[in-house]
Amino acid sequence: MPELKIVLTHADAREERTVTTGTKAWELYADRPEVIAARIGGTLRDLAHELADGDEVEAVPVDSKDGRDILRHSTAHVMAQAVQQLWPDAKLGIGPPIENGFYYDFDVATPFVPEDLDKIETAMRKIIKEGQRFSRRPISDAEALDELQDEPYKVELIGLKGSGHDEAAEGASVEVGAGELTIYDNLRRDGELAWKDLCRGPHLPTTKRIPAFKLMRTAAAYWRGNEKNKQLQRIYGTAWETKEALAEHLHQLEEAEKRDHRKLGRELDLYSFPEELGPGLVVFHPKGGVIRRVMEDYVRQRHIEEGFQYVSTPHISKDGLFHTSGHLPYYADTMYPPMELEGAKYQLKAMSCPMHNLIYQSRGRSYRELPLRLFEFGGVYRYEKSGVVGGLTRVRGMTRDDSHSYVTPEQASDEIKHLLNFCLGLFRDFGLDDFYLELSTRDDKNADKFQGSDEDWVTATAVLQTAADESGLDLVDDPGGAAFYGPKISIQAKDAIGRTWQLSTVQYDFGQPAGFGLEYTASDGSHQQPVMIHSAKFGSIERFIGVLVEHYAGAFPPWLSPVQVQGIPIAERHNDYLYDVAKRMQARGIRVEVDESDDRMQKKIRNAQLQKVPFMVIAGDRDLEEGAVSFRYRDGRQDNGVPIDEAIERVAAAVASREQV
RNA sequence: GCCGCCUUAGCUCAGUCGGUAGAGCGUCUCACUCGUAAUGAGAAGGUCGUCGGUUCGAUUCCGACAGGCGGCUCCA
Repeated sequence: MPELKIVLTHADAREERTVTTGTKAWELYADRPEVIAARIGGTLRDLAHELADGDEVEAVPVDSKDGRDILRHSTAHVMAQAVQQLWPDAKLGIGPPIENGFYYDFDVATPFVPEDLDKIETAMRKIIKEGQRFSRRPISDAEALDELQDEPYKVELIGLKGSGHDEAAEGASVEVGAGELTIYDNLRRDGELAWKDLCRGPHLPTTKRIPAFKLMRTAAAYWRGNEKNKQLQRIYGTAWETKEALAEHLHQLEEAEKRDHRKLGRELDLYSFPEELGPGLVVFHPKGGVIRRVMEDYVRQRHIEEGFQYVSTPHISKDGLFHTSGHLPYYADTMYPPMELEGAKYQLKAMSCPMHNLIYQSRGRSYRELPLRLFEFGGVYRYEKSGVVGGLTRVRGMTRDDSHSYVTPEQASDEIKHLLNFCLGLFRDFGLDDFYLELSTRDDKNADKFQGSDEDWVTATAVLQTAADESGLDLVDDPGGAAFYGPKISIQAKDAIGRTWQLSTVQYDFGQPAGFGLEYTASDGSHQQPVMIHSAKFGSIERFIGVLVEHYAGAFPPWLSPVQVQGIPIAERHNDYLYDVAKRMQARGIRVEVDESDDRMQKKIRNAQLQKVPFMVIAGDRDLEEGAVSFRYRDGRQDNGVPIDEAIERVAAAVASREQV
């Protein structure tokens, strides 16, 4: 019998093996039920894939990243089959795996409602129980077009295949790969065709290999991600390698809900969103005000240390300024409509840069002044679409730590490195570590959204990329995400449910200096145009607070805590003693409150815990005698008989170091 | 802006198959002065998001609008 030599690889081990011709991948892993696919020569394949001489084969277990993607993508197929069973007229969009799950888009006459999910789940369980085999079948483009003529969206994808992939929607690459088209048939045990879908694969061997799944929610989504296209109905689901893993995932979602900054903002009395103000407009209560104040003090001081000059500009301006800056043609949709008075149109500002340009322009500038760095807390207003406003992370009225560096073209790179370093230091000080950097560039397909010449864009993008490279920073590409006036590097951080939000941003702008005719006198006496680097470290203070609240689940490090120390008298006769302690703490700048309510001390401790106050100092008769306090931490640890001076030092040290406790 | 869902006391939530409502927490008052996550008693508090329609009667059914939530598009 003819033989093949193959190599089994796992981690860094390699094992040569000889098998008979015609051996399928699954035969290598017959004793490993967790293996659901194989990586052969670097490509993911079904277990039914036939091995060839010289193949390097690696097992793909279901609990690996690739394994879960395959499991989830196969579950998406099962869901689509169930949907077409229940709604025979439903047309298929795309159905890729995503982080923690999958979705599938459908064109259906009426949107799905939550109860539909139950019906679909029931149908899916039946399909899983049937143990349908996923069977791969290569097909020519012409045959595919014929076979799928009732699936207009699939037909469209086939048509796109030749035209380059970036044309296709996000996720569509799971349908049509770079090479030949394939269809996956779902076959019942008797070989009868249950369902089929255009798909690259690979898939699970059979539907039986789906141990645990749940449909999460429905939503509408534009076909191929374009607002001008029809909205399809999307169903999101999740699938896991075991019931326990699914339960754990659902548990984590519940935990994440408890960290929601909107919920915590209410519980901790930090801020609210009064309906009377309108959507996206927030009021900070005294405790939220403390956090803001500490953040503002911090960032103002840091800007001054980094060479910025603190300035101030109004919230409103005649519209001509925003025409000069280019915002009105390019950004008009996001600006509040003008107020007309005295024959002029006044606009609320959506950004401070045009006003900083006026400060720059207020007199002649010498190259000796550059980099010239201006900074302010800019209260700006953006008319965000109603469907996107929410919480602190997307508001209509916000405060930006708006700063602008005016530099010579030669200084731009160093200034960008300086600013990136500044941003990263700030993230460190605030204890944020789950973030990544993104490079947002112009997208040729929407060239009309961006001003300036190709050369300008190439230069600006290269300066940013090089500055990041030289700082040893990795950038994730974000094509089309640039501002209209230039590319940017931003820092993206996650909220509790995994959505990413842009916080810091560093933007290279060649457009506004031209628009405003900004100049400096160079050493040779000539007049030159500066480059403007926009930057914001928090981004918006509101959004940053939202992310911080979720990051810490409301249990802020002491330096940010609205109340740093809660004084808890055991009985009323201990109040005065604690007020004395509090007075001494206040003299050290510590934010301390004494709970003089007539609650029992257990209740006072409970309340302080629920308010997530980092330190409690408790005093009763014993403490009075010793001139001490009982020092309790947020996590329940406690040291009794701590002398007052030491207690004060402990708090002061924790605040000064910005450490979490 | 688009799609779906949600809206009952300050908060969390019951409830009325159409006959105008309850609980816990919180608030206020009184008593208790207590050693590590909820002391007890009493009181106040809601035109059931708003406006319209159907109905003898609407918090309940229908519609529009507003606000919120999750997506999509967009964005700090």
